[in-house]
Amino acid sequence: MTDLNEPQRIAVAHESGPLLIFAGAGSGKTRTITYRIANLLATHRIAPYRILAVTFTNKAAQEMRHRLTSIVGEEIGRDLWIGTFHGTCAKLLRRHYEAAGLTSSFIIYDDADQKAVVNRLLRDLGLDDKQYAPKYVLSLIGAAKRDGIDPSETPLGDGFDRNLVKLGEEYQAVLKRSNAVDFDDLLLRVLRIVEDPDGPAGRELRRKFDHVMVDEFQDTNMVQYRIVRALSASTRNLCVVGDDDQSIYRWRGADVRIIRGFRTDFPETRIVKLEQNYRSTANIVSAALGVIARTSYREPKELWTAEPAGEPVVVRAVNDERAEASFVASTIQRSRQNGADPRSQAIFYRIHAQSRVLEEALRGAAIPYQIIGGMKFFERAEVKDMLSYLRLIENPQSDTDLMRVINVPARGIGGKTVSRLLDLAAENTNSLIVALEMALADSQFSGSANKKLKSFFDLLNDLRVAKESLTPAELLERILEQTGYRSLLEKDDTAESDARLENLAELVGSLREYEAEAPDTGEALTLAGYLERVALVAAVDTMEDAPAVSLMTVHSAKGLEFDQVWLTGMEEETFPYRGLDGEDPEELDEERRLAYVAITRARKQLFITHAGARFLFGRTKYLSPSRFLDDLPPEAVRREGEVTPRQSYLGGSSWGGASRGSSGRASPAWRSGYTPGGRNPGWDQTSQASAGGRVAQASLQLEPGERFVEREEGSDEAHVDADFDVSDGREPIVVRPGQKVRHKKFGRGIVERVESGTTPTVVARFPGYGPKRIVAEFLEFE
DNA sequence: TACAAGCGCCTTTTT
DNA sequence: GGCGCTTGTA
Repeated sequence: MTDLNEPQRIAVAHESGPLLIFAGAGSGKTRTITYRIANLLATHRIAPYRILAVTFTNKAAQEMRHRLTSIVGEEIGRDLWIGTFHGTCAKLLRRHYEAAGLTSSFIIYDDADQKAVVNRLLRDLGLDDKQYAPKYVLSLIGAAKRDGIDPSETPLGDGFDRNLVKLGEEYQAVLKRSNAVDFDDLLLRVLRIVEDPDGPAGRELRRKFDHVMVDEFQDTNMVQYRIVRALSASTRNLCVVGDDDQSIYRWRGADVRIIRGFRTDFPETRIVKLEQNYRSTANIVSAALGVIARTSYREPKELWTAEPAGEPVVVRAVNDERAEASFVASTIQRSRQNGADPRSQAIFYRIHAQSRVLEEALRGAAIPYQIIGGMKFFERAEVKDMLSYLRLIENPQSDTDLMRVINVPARGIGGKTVSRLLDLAAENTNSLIVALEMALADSQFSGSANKKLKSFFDLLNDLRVAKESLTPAELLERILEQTGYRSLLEKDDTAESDARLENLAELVGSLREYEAEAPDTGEALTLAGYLERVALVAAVDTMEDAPAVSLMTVHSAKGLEFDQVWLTGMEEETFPYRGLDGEDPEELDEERRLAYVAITRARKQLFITHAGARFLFGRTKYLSPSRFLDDLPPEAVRREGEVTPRQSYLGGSSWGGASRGSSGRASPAWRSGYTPGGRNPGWDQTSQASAGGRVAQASLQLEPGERFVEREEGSDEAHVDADFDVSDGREPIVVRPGQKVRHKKFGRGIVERVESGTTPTVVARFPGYGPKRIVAEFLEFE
């Protein structure tokens, strides 16, 4: 511990009472917490199972446990309580399910499950899903729960809309019947238990831990805070670590005022500030400080570094997202040739939708990469089907899961039958499985429907019996066989079914992995344990230690660090992202903090790119550089490239605006602080055009529905090279041999021949299918 | 009842 | 661009 600086040493040694650590980016926070726990164990002889450390992701938890294990040994490391808020609460709830009105086999509903519940309620209650959009309903329910309010007890929506109140109540009722909890319930249930002065479970929990520690405390919400406060009420040994500058989850209910107000709740708290950054070069630190300095309120603190200036931060202007991607790919390529480790390279973007073009460029340059988050493995249909079977076997009352698989694979139970079953369940407020059992008992359905339902019911029972004697992975294999799911895919010998089979194999693999790993954390090997783990994985948890560049959103990057970082899409509207009500100054502050987080991830080199135009969500938008770029200190930065004028003629911010060619679109209000006239000539044009909202030049004006042919890479002359112009008068498409295309069924292919005629047709070759003649409009051109 | 195609919708960040 | 739902047809 001799390598610690003074504030770090104080934080480690502080052994009782509340402690608030403001830990700046790169200030050795993880090391400090780890040593602190090791110190509690070794010097103060605290029992490991009486220490709770809450981390932000499972990955962080894993790393912390790993580090501690290497210091204090495996046996002690295993007994420590280290996990995320949700993971920890799930674990506590597994022990005290009765106090929460659940059975031991309760399951966790994710967003998709929640949505399914609301949709079913809208159907049952005969409500309009436009007026009561599931997303909106769920956001109200979630907001209430994060305020500690259970919608089944306290009416939702300020007592105005009866239907909303009803939806809130019924939603909770369905979850209860399903023996399920959603993410917010997980926390709320534990809060109720731990704040209950009389219940035995609450009394037990309040005595359970000698020390409670919370990392990333700036991103906790009120319920989470109340939980840890209650858990540490008797000892007041609550140590919280965070950085208000890195608070980026306000939209999820996190409240930065909690960390700022901590000393009010705990007046005797000791405050430690870790302000020396050990991670980044001086140039990167000063770039970060430049951006964060303009936030409206910050806890006073001074991040500094003793590191040398290092390379300047490169700010690169490019024409569009393709040029951006090829810049990123080529600079990565170059550093790879200079021996850079791809593990320590990362590309960040504000939203997932930006990743596709980057991926393509990397693939084209043969650079190995991994994507963190985005379309997740566990969201694929076949994987969800199997998880539904597993969950249904664990917890037959889960209606959402029963609905999902009752006719998967197709077993002749159609919409009419299901609808009738739903009605039967609703009449007696039963879960579907109970309704089904009752209906079978007194033959409510006609001969054939009855038979099919019976065989489905029997199938589930068989599988439940099988569960007792099989490991989770074996059980999944059994499901794949017995439901006929696998043989169906095998029969359908297409590229798509092959991919699905592969995914299922991977799912079996993931179960096996669980079986192998569960003992490490002292976990009992159960199906419920696996399902819980699946429900609570975060995007970054899937990050592998492979020799590959990582691509992720800035949110996912929190807590990570890389030698080289490419921060893409630094334009107005992209970053800061133009939200639905983009005028909220608090939201702009949060975007600023998000940019700060992004910049401070870089150790040695930071490349920032911004494009003059970006094709996103099916539209080209013309964009000016992000205001955050104006806040970078010039001496730390090297500006490169420019946006060529052609790209900036259209001007104007254009969520659909530019294609109308109108000048009437006002700049968003929060843009008014932006001053045109930057240092780079390329910017001037863009920002002036944008600020003035000039009328688009006539020759480039587009009618609605029209768009230009996508350029071939590095060429403006696709028109000239074209062998054939497939055009329906509204959307010109250019096709020529060698062009890559995609078909819904055949997948990716290459055009061999183009045929003219009344309907434009091409002959394309698809791997695995051979050549096919296809009407052009059924193809996607890449 | 099952499947395929078409249409209309939305489009941040995630435990 | 992509998805989920609805519609139309075998």
